[in-house]
Amino acid sequence: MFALVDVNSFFASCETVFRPDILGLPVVVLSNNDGCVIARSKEAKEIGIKMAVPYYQIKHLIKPHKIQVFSSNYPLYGDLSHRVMSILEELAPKLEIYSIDEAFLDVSGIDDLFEFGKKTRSTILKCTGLTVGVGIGPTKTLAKLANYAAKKWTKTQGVVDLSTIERQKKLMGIVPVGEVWGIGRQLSSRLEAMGVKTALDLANSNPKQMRKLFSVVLERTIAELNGESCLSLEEFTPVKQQIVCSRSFSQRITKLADMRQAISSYAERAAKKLRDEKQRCKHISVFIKTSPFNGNKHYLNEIAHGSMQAHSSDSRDIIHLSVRLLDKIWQDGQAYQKAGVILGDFSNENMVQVGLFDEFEQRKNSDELMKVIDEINLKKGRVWFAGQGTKQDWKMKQDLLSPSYTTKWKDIPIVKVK
DNA sequence: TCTGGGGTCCTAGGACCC
DNA sequence: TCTGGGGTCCTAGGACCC
Repeated sequence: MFALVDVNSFFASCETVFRPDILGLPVVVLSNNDGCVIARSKEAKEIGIKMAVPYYQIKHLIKPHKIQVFSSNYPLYGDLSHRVMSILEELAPKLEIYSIDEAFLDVSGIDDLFEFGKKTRSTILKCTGLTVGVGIGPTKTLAKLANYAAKKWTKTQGVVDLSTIERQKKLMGIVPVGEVWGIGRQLSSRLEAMGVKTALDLANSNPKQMRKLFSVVLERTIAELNGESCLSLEEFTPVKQQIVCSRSFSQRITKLADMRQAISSYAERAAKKLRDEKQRCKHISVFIKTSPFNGNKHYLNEIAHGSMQAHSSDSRDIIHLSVRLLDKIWQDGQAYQKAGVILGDFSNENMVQVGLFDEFEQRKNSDELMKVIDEINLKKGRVWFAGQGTKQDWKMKQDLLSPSYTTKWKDIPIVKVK
């Protein structure tokens, strides 16, 4: 048996935890660069603010509805996420952290699953101030479906247990097919055209035929809806296969010098992530693009590949190659809106396979240097590479950032005693 | 004026092998 | 006139997830 636990309106809830004064008011959290709405409190949803709408399109609603707007604050969300996961681990030792606000738990052998769900909710609420929904079922897909129901209907008290087939069927009969885990926009419109409108319709369809028409993924989803578990709990997170670091700019970039700074910064951040993963990479791509919303065909999206001579996680190698790739695809006269660096083709830092005829100069003391840099940046201050520049005018917008209440000493909330 | 970021998996098709 | 069968690996692109 699986339980899927996820936090209601996670980012928006994190913002209200330390702000009792805004309780009951609509809250929205914006994407990086303060671009789009990516999280909404219950009150914000009720006003009709849709997921992913551009911020400027709802700006006129802010004042009349007293909407509280926040830039995204990932240090805060990451820390609260960690707290939630630690509590879940105490309640059910076997768990898979599926996303920043969700985890699958192995709840096999627990007698009263509904009671377990209620206990999970109350414990997390008490320890973190966050409210979760709990969905329980014999497969991950059914647990997801149960979780959807737990959040949608308040009379469930936030816990739905689908251990019996009767309850599975009853719920599937009223849930639109597009709400099933793994059924996105494209699939649901094609399925609906075929007359498959609810989750139950999908569960009752012919798996072999659906595999032919669509893919093995859909065949698995059908099996999962019928109680046959195809996706197991993955307790140990596998190593990443790629690392992406990309950002939109606060203002368009038109000068190569600025873009070089940006690419150097993204390359450095990607290299740091790579070292955190204890991997080295051989593949690097760089992309730059103009805004896709310009209407006319100005949209440009070039990508370049590089294959380094040897696997590396040295920031100097990765910055150097990234900037060289950038120079190859740079075009004057464009107003660039976004750029990024992608790393791939990893190998573990402790076992690098060298080709028989490879000839390269291994940088001396590379690992030691990177370690020192990372340590300085963690504890004592900040060092960076000259190529990243000192005055980053293009840096993303974050005008409405809340304090990092739980991760910065200077931001710790002060309690006033009257 | 202003529109996010970071991932995974699968498939088809081409190039290649014996 | 008639031209096999069985594989692997790689890449681009599409779909999905949060």
